[in-house]
Amino acid sequence: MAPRTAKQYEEIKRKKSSLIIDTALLRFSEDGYKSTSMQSIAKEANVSKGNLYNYFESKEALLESVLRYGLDQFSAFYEQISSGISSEKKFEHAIRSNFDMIKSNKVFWKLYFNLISQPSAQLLFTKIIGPFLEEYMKVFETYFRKKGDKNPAVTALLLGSTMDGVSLGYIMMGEMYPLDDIIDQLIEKFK
Amino acid sequence: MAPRTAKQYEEIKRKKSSLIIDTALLRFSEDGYKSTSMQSIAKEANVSKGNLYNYFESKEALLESVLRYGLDQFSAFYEQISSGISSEKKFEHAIRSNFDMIKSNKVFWKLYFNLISQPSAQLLFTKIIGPFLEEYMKVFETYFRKKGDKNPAVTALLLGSTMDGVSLGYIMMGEMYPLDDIIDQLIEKFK
Amino acid sequence: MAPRTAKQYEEIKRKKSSLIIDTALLRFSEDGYKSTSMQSIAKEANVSKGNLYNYFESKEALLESVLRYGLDQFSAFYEQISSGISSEKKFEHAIRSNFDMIKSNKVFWKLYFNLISQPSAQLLFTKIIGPFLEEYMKVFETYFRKKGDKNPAVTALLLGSTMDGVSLGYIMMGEMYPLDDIIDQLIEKFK
Amino acid sequence: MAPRTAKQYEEIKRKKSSLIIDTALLRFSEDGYKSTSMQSIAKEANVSKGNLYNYFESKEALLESVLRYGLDQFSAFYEQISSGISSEKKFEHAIRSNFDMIKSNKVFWKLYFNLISQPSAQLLFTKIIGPFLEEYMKVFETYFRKKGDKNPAVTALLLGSTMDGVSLGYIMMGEMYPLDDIIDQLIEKFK
DNA sequence: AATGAATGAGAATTCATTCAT
DNA sequence: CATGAATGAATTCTCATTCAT
Repeated sequence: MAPRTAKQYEEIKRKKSSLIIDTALLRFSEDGYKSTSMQSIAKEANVSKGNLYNYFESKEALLESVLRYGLDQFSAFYEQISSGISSEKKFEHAIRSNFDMIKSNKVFWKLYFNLISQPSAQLLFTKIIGPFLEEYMKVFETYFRKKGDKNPAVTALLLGSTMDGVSLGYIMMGEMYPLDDIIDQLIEKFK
Repeated sequence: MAPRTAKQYEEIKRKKSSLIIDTALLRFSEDGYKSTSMQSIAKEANVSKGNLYNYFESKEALLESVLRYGLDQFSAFYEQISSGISSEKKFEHAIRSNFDMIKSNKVFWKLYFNLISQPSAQLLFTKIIGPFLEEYMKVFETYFRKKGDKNPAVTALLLGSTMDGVSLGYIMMGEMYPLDDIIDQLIEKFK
Repeated sequence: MAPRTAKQYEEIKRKKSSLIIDTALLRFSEDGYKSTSMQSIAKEANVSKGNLYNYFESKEALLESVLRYGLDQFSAFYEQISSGISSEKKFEHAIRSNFDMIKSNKVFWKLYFNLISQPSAQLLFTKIIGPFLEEYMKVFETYFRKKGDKNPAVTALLLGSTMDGVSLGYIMMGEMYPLDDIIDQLIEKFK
Repeated sequence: MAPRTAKQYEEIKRKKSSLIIDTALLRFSEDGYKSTSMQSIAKEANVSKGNLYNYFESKEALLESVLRYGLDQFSAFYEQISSGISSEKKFEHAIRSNFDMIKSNKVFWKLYFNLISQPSAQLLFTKIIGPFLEEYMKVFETYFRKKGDKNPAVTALLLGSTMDGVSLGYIMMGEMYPLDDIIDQLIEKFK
């Protein structure tokens, strides 16, 4: 019989790869990277342990893929504001969009906070997500400078930290955290 | 030689216990809870592996002790403000004291952020530290209410989250993080 | 297009089979039989893993083919002397030819020494190469007997062992081994 | 209860360590290094897999210990002749001693030939045994030079190779190999 | 004949914990 | 209370081989 076409194989790879990444994201996020075994991911994704390694050559490589995948979201969001924030309205929108993004992908951001202080993953982390955050902060710095802030870099960093803290609270406490009210006040304080 | 008195034994035990806790805190904090082996703690604390288990019946119990020990600090700090914050000056002082505490015990707070999203440790975590934080926030809520804030609970939560975010940034970035400037602005925004 | 004739197919199969054997010989020789994966052979021979198994039904069968293929060389060489060695000149020529053969196919002889003490492959080994060696030694035995040697079987065996040892040295040490000088002395001692 | 004394522990370590090395030597020798699993060594030595790693931190480290242990023998033998070979009688004795050593520890020398062409172990090999062999050859070189040999280095190398080949034959063929007769002839040819 | 995804049985190694002394 | 050897389950990863197409 004829072998599958290259396209068919690609399709298989793409789909299963996605499935594995989704599953891994979920498990890493819920159980923590270190505590998640490749076995458990395989099982949950209905893939044999061996086959997992046909897709990702190590646990670390799988994590990297998971992070890159999550980053794409972030990236899409960043596009919207990378051209600069030119008004209070735009600022407000940027902040709200940011949290929308977090709301719509809590799993990924839980992983983010899970990893942020894990030395084992820190390298990966700074390699993939770090650079993005920096650029992101620059946009806000510019906004604050235009507004006449005397120390826009610090303000941007404070804003960033605040958003980190709020996100962390929301991720950890779940629906008990009054995210929308918090966002309103946050905007009020920084706009 | 005269046999040691019961008190002396007590003393020895207390000291060794302390030493183990200190060592564990350091290792958990630097390497992560999951990645730290009992072996490595024993070695660094100059205690035999078997003896470790005379002091703490399991790795988890050791972690619990480490957290309780760290909490004592927090507790001491909380005493200062538990009676209420009655002026802007007091508020500023409270905030600064809080960060002083963090500065003076970065190791513990690194562990705090390391654990906060580790499900394996989350139960422990909420059991020991959670209740404290809640009371802590209440004090700020009262302060904001007195100041006429329309939504003091939310403001207190935002403040708490901001402090979390700032602490996280400081812990992660180390001396690159302009903590003092950040604190100044934070106080300005919330006082 | 006209369908290929049976002969053409035959030809293709033969060529690919040859290619696989060459590749396997190289890999087995360089990396060791146990340490060489079927995967790596497939990749280097530009053959799919599955297809490999259309040509050779197992790794062991592939090794067997590799050995048989190498033996053909040996066999051709043996032809030259199988009719007997009738003079010192012929003896010298036989020895030199033997080492020429080894020089011209170091890869195979490296594999030979790699396998000679691997139990996993020993059966195969003795099955395929053993019988040849025996006959080979007989020719020398006859030569030594004719020369009046009192213990020609032992001398032949000593010669064989010496040639093994020299080959081993040459294979292992590469160009640092003064093979030609060694051969001269060897001939001197045995002729 | 009082803990075991340091001496007791040392004794345990020494004995078990020896047992493991002996077992590993046997298994490596019979089955080949690559094909021997740590599991199988543990089982045969009546040691748990985990405990194996209390004694040797990796399979490679275990191999290294096995080799060093075997080298001690070689070393003891080398002592005898390191001061130089001053007569044909001494030469003969040196050769015979060498083969006595091999006879009395066939298992080790089987491993030697097993490893000699395994790339995975080659580094280890050259690190531990290589330097010894070189010195060993020097002694013979000196002997041949004194005897007026025009190319003593080559002769020594040929002798070494011959001894390698003879040893290999003996190790591989076992009692079918007429070792004693071979040695007699070997001495005759080189003395 | 050809493809490469899938399987599953190990392999080496780690580690919390227990045990004998 | 102290010691460190011993255990065994779990973990990551490899690889010959099979399968569906």
